[in-house]
Amino acid sequence: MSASLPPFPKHQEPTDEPVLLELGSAADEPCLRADAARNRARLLEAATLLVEKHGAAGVTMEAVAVAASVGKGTVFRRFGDRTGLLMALLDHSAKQLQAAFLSGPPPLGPGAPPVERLRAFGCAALRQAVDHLELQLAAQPEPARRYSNPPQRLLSGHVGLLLRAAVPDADVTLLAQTLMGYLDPALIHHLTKECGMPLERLEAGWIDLVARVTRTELPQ
Amino acid sequence: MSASLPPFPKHQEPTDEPVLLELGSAADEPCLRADAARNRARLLEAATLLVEKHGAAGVTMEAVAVAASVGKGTVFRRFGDRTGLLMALLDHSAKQLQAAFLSGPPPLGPGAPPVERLRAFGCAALRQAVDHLELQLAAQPEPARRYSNPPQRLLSGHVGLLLRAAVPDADVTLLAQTLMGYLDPALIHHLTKECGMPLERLEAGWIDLVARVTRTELPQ
DNA sequence: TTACGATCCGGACCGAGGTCCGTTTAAAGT
DNA sequence: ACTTTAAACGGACCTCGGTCCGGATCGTAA
Repeated sequence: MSASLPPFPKHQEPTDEPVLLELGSAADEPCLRADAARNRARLLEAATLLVEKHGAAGVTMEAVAVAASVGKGTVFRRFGDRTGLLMALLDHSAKQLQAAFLSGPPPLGPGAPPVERLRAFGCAALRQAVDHLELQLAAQPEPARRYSNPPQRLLSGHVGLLLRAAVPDADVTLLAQTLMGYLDPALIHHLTKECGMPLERLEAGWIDLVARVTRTELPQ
Repeated sequence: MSASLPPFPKHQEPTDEPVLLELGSAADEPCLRADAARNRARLLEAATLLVEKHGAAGVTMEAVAVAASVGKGTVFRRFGDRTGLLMALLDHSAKQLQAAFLSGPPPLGPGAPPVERLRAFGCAALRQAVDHLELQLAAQPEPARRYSNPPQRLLSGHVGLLLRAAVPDADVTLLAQTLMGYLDPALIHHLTKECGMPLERLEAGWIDLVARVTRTELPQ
């Protein structure tokens, strides 16, 4: 169905979000003990301060511990590892983006046709990435886990759903990962900082990419 | 020119390779002193052995040094850092792929139409990545340099050239990076090892992706 | 209030990557 | 052969991420 190119494929969003909601949005903090919660807050605050003062590279696990007047072990118990701590720092803006495309107003949120949402999503993600580029780079997990972490899966899952609606008979998973690749912080860093491309060009590139990928006429 | 969809855009390859040839293929070894060359060989041999015996994770700089009966400092002076050593281990197959698409027989090498070369390139790269997945993963530099290293630039440069021939009026650089993203070892690892996709599906995905990206009808 | 178990804390400890610098040595010049 | 010098060597040393475990603390049930 909907294999031609007229207006839009109806843009159904009945079962659009359900699968995603449980994927890591909320309810993942298991209610800490009082002292633990206090220390967590102090650690995040200390880390934030360190980022401002010495950049992401200055966020040493021990430095954070000291700055928060806390043992080093505590940092690891709370955040698992360094990338965990860094991702916690990015958590706020990440949740914000999630909320925007899961339940915010169109064109990002439900209500707009899929391709349009896709376009909006990319631009929003692009902007958010540029804003926190340094942290985002530093928070990148080791390659083997880069695609396994919950936030990443949530994003690519969402892109997958939009794609399924737009190009129903394609390998949506693969396409989604390809699109997500365009939003990789490392790539964005390379293009903007090393190649000097302006954000606008990246946005235009995304729009174009979505258009190409989304096209439904059969190849060859 | 060549903005419609007939056969192929003539597939000119006059100025096809020149820019690339100087980009890291050869002449990057500055003629070592005798002892240095000897140690380099011993180190590579030792590293290869360690990989076979304990996997990529077993390739510790000190372990390699010891196994080669060499000081630790020597390893670093020769290879810069760990990823340098690992990339040196991958160098042989990398050069092989380069040679294949730079001067090998079609469809990979010059002589075939661009899109066809593009398809062949992806499949070849895919297979090569799958073969050395573990090393390739371990050899991944820190995010900020992932797109800066010479081999990577050579590959994306080549894809860019093929794309320019296939879709002359697109932002070929961005498209090339997008396609290269599909070949990212981390992604391939995720899809094959964690999602259980067979190589064939990835290849089909690449073919499809090339077809979509390569389409030259104007969007909307 | 007391007692108790689960949770948390802290910092000593470890391994690995990376740096430094005094010493050695290959190879070009005399 | 002898000097010279730039390159290579080696391993002590530093930093930092991550682990471990004995002891302190919180929350709760009696």
